[in-house]
Amino acid sequence: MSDFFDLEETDVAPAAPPAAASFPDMPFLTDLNPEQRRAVEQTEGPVLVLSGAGTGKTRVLTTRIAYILGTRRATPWQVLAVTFTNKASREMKERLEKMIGLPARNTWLGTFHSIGIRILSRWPAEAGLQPHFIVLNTDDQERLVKQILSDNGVDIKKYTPAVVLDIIQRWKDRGLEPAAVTPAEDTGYCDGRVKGFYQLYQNRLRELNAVDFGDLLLLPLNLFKTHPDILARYQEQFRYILVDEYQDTNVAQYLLLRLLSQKHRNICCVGDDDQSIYSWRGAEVENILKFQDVYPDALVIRLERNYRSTAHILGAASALIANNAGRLGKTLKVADGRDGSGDRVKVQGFWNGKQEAETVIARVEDEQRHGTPLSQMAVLVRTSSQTRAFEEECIKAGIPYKIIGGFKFYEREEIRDAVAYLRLTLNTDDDLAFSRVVNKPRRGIGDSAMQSVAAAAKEHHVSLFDAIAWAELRPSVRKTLDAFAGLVRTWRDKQNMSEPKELAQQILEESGYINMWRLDKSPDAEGRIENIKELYNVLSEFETINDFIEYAALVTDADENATGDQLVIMTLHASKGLEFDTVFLPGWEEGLFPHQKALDESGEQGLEEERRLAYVGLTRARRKAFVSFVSNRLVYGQWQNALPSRFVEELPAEHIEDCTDRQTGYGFRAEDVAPLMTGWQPRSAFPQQQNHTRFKQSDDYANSPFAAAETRATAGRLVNSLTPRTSRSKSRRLGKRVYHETFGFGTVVREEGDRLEVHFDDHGLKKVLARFLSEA
DNA sequence: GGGTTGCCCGTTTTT
DNA sequence: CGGGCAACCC
Repeated sequence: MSDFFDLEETDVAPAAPPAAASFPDMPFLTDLNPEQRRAVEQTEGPVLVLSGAGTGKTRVLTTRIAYILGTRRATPWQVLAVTFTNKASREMKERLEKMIGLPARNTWLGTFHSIGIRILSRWPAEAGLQPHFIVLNTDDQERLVKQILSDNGVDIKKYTPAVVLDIIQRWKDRGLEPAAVTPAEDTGYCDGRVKGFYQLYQNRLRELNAVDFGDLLLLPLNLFKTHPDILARYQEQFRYILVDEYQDTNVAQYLLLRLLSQKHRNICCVGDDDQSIYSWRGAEVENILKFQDVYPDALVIRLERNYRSTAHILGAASALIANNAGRLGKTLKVADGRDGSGDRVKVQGFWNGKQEAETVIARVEDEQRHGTPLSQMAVLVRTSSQTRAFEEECIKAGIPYKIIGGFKFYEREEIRDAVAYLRLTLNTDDDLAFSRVVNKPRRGIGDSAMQSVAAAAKEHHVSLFDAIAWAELRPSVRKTLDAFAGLVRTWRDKQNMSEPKELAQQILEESGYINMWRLDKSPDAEGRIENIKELYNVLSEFETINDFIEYAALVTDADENATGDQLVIMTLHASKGLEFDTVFLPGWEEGLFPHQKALDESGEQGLEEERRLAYVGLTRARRKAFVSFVSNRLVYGQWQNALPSRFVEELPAEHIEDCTDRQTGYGFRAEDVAPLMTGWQPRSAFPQQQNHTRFKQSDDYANSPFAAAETRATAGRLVNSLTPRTSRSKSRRLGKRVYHETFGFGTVVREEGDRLEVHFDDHGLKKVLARFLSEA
């Protein structure tokens, strides 16, 4: 499952692999097109492969590794291949093993972060860590920052831990230690105190012997800076370096790669500037754009033959992305020998999100009837909150589905708790884990008890766990804590004797944790127990708990594979690198996609990144793509009306088919609008773009989704001006006839906020909440 | 110490 | 609409 996590001793080069079939007998080379082949065979020197969507970049990367190994240019141990997701590296490893017919065991193939762990685990002391440091998850990080802010008298309502943490992360992404942050860069938030908090945060991490995601890159960088000898051995070791998704590397990753590749200079980066969608996480498209500046002798290869999508899908996607400025410029072509242009991209507007979801799922069923497996279809959304509507429709229709992203398995409360128990068992000095579980289930350990334990810990310079012995405690609390500590010790002593799964079961039983949920009568308790059982299953695939903990710190749901025939529902971000026969792209509305926040915070650049996201979405589709938007969407429990995304308009007419049902589907229905329409003159709701001939002034226009949009937009404004925005408005409900589930019909006689006083016909005067009433 | 209530908040994307 | 949190009560 994660064999690149078994951190083997790396000092000794393993023996060379048994002779593979020697080139040119390697059959896989002949499957490549000339550009791909060039990218594989140019093993020496820096190579930049600009690889459009669906042009076979994974194939190039894996073949290149196989070629390097097969021609005995290097042993597996001397090849470093980095990817962004565990899934990508797993896939690459599998494909590689298929090609070379050998386990790719000794290659350094993994995510940047797993490579970081591997290096730090090898040199903990030199990197300023102790062995068996822990990797914090987002939750832990936020907790720490919050504590630091509170300790320093910051109003965390005004300056949120999440934002502070985000600023710190961005600095880390750029390879900046606290000392390297200039005051000028620390003006944006919290009166220039964030740099100080960053330092405190780092101190705290070291105290806890913990690292965060950013440290997995930052600490190796520092290690190499302070220990040139260590750097030198890695530089020597890595004869060939390959990088996937290069457009998404941040500065720290760039610096690492540059350092590591200095000796042999055989670095091959594969990426697509049009698919750069992680700038908010510190990714620098600049890295790809300036590759040739850093390596003037670089060979640049463009892969433009698309083997994935139909001509219409490619045409639509290409036209869309052409609206972005500052691209390196690639033109995707349908690869030779592929027939027909396929279906046009279907575009459809709906009245609301429910209709949209219903129709999408109906289309899913239809496709399924025509032989497309569910697993070959995907619903790709902009924000995870959009998944719910589709989930509900799937349940109604009885369609098996899998939601990726959103609530992550390892971020669920019960999983984090369970993992904390395991962490504590493994390492009783893990204060974070200790605090998390010491009173879960409730053992009567409250704030005051924890305070005295913390004080004792500080005084005696020991962990919270060890401080129990020193702390001054009330007898009952002392008894409880001693018993708890005793339990943890028994688990700790067993850790090497039992299987991870068995030990976990024992821990969660004996601690009373599972029982806590068994006794919990809330509706989701059962699901939580199921999740814990699922955790047992995952555990059974690991040899040691430690392996699992390291794995759990880095995985995300996006790494999971869909099992069986399930419809996949996920965010556009999570879909990068995947492909499906049929792709549904709902929610193409201004404000949602492009997302308002992206526009507000990053302006034109934000818009372009959103557009790249749209491009990524479209290019996931092999045969069919279905774009939709609605005029009314429920956001934060409130109905808001919306305009079609500008991206809809950027899809050229010749590649789309408008499926909007204007009788019932999109915009305001005629009978709703008619009374409001007096004197209304159509005006374009969209700035016309020069290079778009579509729908403009032609007869098509009246039937286009945009004509409907204009109607709706204008009518929407009118309606809004006439209808109170929320049900909060006074006077409107007084005297209204209402219906209540329990009390039947009645009349509103008084209102205070959401609480209404209603005189019910059969039950007299009652106070009820507005939401339990409907208009009679 | 623990449970409940009520308020206020925000709400993109994730290794 | 839901989560998080502070204030309040048992």
